[in-house]
Amino acid sequence: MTARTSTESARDIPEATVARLPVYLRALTTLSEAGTGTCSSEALAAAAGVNSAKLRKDLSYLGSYGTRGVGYDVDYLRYQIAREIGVTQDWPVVIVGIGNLGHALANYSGFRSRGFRTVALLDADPARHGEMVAGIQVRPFVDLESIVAEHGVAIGVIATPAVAAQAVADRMVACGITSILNFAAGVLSVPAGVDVRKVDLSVELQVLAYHEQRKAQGELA
Amino acid sequence: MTARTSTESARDIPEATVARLPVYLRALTTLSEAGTGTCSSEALAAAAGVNSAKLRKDLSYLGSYGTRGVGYDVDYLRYQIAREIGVTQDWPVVIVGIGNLGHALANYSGFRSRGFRTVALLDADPARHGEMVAGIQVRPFVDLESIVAEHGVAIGVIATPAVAAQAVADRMVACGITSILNFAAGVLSVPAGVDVRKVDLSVELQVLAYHEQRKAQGELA
DNA sequence: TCCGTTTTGTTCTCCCGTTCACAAACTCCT
DNA sequence: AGGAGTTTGTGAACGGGAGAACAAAACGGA
Repeated sequence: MTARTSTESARDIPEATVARLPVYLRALTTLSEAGTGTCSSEALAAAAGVNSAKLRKDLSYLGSYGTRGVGYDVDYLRYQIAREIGVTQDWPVVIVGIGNLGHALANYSGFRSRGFRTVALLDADPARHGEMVAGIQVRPFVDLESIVAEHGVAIGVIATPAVAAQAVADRMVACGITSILNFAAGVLSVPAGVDVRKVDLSVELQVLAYHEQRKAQGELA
Repeated sequence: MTARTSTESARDIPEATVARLPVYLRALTTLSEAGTGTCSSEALAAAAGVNSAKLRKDLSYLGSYGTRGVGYDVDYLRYQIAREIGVTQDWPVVIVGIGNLGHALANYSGFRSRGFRTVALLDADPARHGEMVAGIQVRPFVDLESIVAEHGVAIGVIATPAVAAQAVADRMVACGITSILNFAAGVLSVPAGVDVRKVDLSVELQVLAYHEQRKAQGELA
């Protein structure tokens, strides 16, 4: 509203909004593929599973990309969100730990289709080296540094057992990786400036169990 | 919805706290295995990666299980949290969609060790039926109803492609499942009273990409 | 017993995120 | 051209969670 230079991306997008932008992006992609040219905040909010007021406020952090009385141009908004998130560019990614989960991640098509390119699969176990997974050869973990340097990797994925996770993270940070997606149990300690996001499968189930237990308790009342 | 009667367990634990209890539980287990008998909120908070004041407030929702001037008895607190979450009991779980991710989930030891027992692996693809995964035979999806009835399953995991997810969820709900962990992309629509938690791998990477992009922009300023 | 030390449980304040509600802005129809 | 109908963008109220700070409680030593 005040000083807002058009080139300046000094917009401070709230973290909660950032986490929803990918959801909107996916909903817009679905709409676009269905041939929808324009959509209202109400329709998009329904497709994304959120409140329409929240959606509009989220989008307002990016700019005014809608038209009052009309709605949003699906493809235009999709591009704007993609640009804001950064998925218009190509992100090389390294996956460390090629067990069951590493296999699944390497084969997950949702990464590549969103601008994430797996440039290497690494594992400390020599028995795995050379194995082909998703068209990529599994290489020794010690190759990390050269791979990061060669491809300019900024994002690393940890899919190792919990005991190895911290050591892997330390090495990643030392090699210059500044964003880590961690699937291993436990807390990772990294220096400031490095982002870590954690996905903990058993935590999710335990939260469900808590609510399930409460439902059961309520029934026998 | 049904009125929440006065017999409710009095404690209305905030959702944010519920999500952290499993983390504390894991930290306590680690401490216990290391032979630690007692720990302060400071120490436990460090192990769990949270602020100590937040930890104490979280625990205070469960009751007063600590001793001032001393700290918490590791095993006692561990049991209390486990009981509160509900992981002292056995939770039968069904996994639907035995692709790469389904394989990984079926083999994930973190489930079983926390009270979750995979009672069935289901897939719609007849080519997969009979295959043994993690010691369990893959069965047809249509067996869902009988399995849920037989084992009293309340929790279902969806690891199918996005297009099938809603149909699977509908069927799960129809069979009596009231908690769903969804790994498929897109929004699930379920009736009130059914809990859904969603894990979206590509969303996590996109959030990292956003921050990564901002770091890069800042550097060239 | 009494005092100093340690650590919990809790209160208070601040901040972030959600939601409501409405004016502004645009389209369409007459 | 003008009014009716839509839909966005945003100001404001509201609720919940995070963290600082402190009083209460327990222990240990003299």
